[in-house]
Amino acid sequence: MKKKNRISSKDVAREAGVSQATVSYVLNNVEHVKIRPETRQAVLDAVKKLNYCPSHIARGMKLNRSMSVGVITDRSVTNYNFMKTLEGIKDGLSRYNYTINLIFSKQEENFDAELMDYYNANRLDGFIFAFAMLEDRTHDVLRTNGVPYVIIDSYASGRGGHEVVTDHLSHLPELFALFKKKGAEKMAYVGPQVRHRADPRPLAFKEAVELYGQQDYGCHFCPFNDDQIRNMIQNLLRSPNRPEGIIAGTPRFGFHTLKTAAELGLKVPGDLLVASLGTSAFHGLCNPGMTAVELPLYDMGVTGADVLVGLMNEKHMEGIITLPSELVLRESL
Amino acid sequence: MKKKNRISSKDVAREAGVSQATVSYVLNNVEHVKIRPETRQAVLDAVKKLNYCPSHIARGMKLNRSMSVGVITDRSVTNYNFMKTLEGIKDGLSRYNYTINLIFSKQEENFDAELMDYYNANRLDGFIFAFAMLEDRTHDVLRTNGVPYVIIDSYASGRGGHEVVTDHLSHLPELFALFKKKGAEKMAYVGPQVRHRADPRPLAFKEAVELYGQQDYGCHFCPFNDDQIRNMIQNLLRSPNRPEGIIAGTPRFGFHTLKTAAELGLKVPGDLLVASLGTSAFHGLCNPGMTAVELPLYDMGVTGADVLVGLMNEKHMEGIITLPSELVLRESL
DNA sequence: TTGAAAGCGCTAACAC
DNA sequence: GTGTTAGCGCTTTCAA
Repeated sequence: MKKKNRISSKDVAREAGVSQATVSYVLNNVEHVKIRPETRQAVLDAVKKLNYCPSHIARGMKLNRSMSVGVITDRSVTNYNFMKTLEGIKDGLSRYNYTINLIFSKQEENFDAELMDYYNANRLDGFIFAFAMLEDRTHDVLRTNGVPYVIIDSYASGRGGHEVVTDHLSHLPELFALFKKKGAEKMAYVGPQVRHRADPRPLAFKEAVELYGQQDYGCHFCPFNDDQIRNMIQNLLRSPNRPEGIIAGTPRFGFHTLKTAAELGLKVPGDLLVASLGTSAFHGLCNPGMTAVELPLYDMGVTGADVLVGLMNEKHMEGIITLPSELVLRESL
Repeated sequence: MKKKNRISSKDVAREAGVSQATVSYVLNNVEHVKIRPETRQAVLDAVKKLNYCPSHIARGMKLNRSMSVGVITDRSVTNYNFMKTLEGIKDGLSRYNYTINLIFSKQEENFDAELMDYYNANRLDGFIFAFAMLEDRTHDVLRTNGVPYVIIDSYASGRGGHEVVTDHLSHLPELFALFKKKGAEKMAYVGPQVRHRADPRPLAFKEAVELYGQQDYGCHFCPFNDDQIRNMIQNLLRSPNRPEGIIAGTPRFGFHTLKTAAELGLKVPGDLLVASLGTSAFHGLCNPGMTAVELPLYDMGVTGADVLVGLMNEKHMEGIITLPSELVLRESL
């Protein structure tokens, strides 16, 4: 199983009886260089005959661009948000012949340094951060080094830079109206603890609930850990003053609500109504199906790719792009 | 935002007052070249001072290896099996300083040709196929061209080549014993239609069920489509002779079983016992929790990477490596 | 122990 | 219209 010698443009040139430059001109359709049709054809024939396949590597080296970008998240790769977005990014990039040079790195100690090393070592052309919580200093490093990058997340970080986000929180009033219509008076929010920056979900919940004139509500937070989530929700549902409607800040909180309710003998949607913020592959599969405000993850990926490509080509790009979410009704509400 | 000129080994050489060759010797720890300690130190200092970061690209070009491999699946990227495995592949490869040059391509028309083009264009060093159904001719193309590759899947294809698989079907007898112990006499299998090759699941089910002396069982297949799955399972559970225990060929079939049972007023695990083959992020989150034979997906990825690296270094590698699955008990059985 | 120089495969400025 | 040539950043043979 020895290494084959791969065909180079020199081979094609020899075969076609032209120079290497001509091969390059033909294959790249260079604007201001006119090639005689028969020469062009000779090159094309040679390419086909030899089954020539230009080396991206060499090309990238010459042009000082690799046509590949890094994608980064601080979650598990198996996180649904990330995977779905990645799919969009991939499709978006491939339209411009860009490639993903995947990284899924947790935020390590010297993350910024590693980021730049990776960027340099692989001659990346840019970065997409999908559901990664960026520190201020990371922004600084990227900007200082003139690295094109785009952030994809649920909501804007407000730190400048280019971001693709969604308007899912604007569906809260609509969601509340639905809860009310279905008879839930006492509402509660359960969701993850705020992490690095102001999480707009609790505030949005408060505003929405007050808009509907309810005073008797609660916002409950806990770390993103199954046991603690279960615990918190059990306490909530066992309390004498338990809510009739629950909005979960993430799908996982929603699933735990469903599961806990069943264990306590509460019927959903009979005794309790539930809706969740965010997208999951399981919303239609769980029992009962989960009503949710779903994020346009795939589109966010595609759009992120578009923006990054624009940036890499030194075009001016809009700072924050907001894509519409959608309230999807299922059995839980 | 103009392109910075990146530091090259030439810059380091100049800074350290040595030649470019010496920089290379030092950084690569070349065996049979002795460098004076002070020279070495000078180089190292210059590297640190300039924050030099060698170009993988240029190195790959010179060595005719890119230190990167392609990873391929025929599923959606958002497939849990694939992503979890990918995580393992990534970690495995990075131990050898290999990089993933991700592709997730559906089996298109001229898949083989594209595969080789991609291989050549990006100077890949090898391929890993994770949950991709390979045609015979793809095997042929890869072998003819001397491309190192490894297949990761649930069960061996039996087509030769190097494969990393798991023994999950060997847990069926154990699973049946459990069903019997919990009181399920009538068993049934529900799962996806066989696709490109012999799916060992139905046969393994039959053998296992017969081992336990039950004659009255059924194997039910349908396309991997939510509506059809629901339909099939509804019919099964409504039949007068309905099974008391169901083994689902994939997690999705398991979730639909749970959901359908609930809708028909059947209690799990009271009226019906359920277990599924395969891994999912929702097994612990669904209601009730799903007992399942879980695949060592991450480890399969790591092992696949190990095998491929061996192959790329022209070592002899074992043909088929089987990793142990694990029966994880939850509430559904 | 170190350096000079060639060359991996490509592109592009310039020459003809 | 097409060819010559230099050079992207690296490794490695050969010479010193």
